[in-house]
Amino acid sequence: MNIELATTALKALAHETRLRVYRRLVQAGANGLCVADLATELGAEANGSFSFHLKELSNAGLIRSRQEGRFIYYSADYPAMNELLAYLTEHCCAGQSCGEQEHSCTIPENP
Amino acid sequence: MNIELATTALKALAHETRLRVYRRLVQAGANGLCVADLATELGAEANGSFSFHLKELSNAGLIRSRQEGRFIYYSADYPAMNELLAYLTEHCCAGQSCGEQEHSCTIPENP
DNA sequence: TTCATATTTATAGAATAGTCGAAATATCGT
DNA sequence: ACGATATTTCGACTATTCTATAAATATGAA
Repeated sequence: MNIELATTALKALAHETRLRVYRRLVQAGANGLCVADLATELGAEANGSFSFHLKELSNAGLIRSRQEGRFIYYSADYPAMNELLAYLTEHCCAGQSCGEQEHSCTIPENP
Repeated sequence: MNIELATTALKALAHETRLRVYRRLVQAGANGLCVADLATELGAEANGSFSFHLKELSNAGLIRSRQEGRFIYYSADYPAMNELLAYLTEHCCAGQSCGEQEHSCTIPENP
């Protein structure tokens, strides 16, 4: 992680729709959700704008996609967020260790 | 912390200059740094653009300023970043506790 | 008070991001 | 192959953010 990757990831998360999408995908676990379900759950429409936001998150490496039949499933890339948090925390702690205070994200069990 | 505050903070951090500024202020501790020193250390100029970025971080509640003589000192608002990290971690961990894995930011001793 | 330093504010222009609607691609079911 | 569904891509447009420059404000020093 470097400052360029960090700003890219932060930019991707710095939009309400995308932050909601990301959060929902994190909660969804490794399977993720297909676009239509994702949009429905967030009260959004699966249109070009929604697709644009998915691409932003995807380009930032925060989410991944896989085709499954007619549907495209998106899922959170947990390590990416962990790296971002680590980067922010590192600087947040002024180069000192936070002691026990690490963070990391667990992948929820498949529902 | 809610999604609106979170996106505001993320937007503020989602720019290389501002992320550098923020990081440097975190490292500087409670005293902070005055604008000219901050700019010099980052290889930037203390001009209107730099001031704009300081205002963005300030509006997002991530940094504070105080006047001291002719100089204006900026310093990191540690609790604000802790709240943001807590918010991200919470969602990152899909509503489950991270166990021991908390994070928080310590204010470095005054240099 | 007048001048110099430190920083912000204002205004306009340039660059980037976001939205909208239509057309394109991919896959499935018939 | 054809039609329906799911999603992306494209092009034009709008909105937001960033930069540059100059003028304004604040403080301290002479």
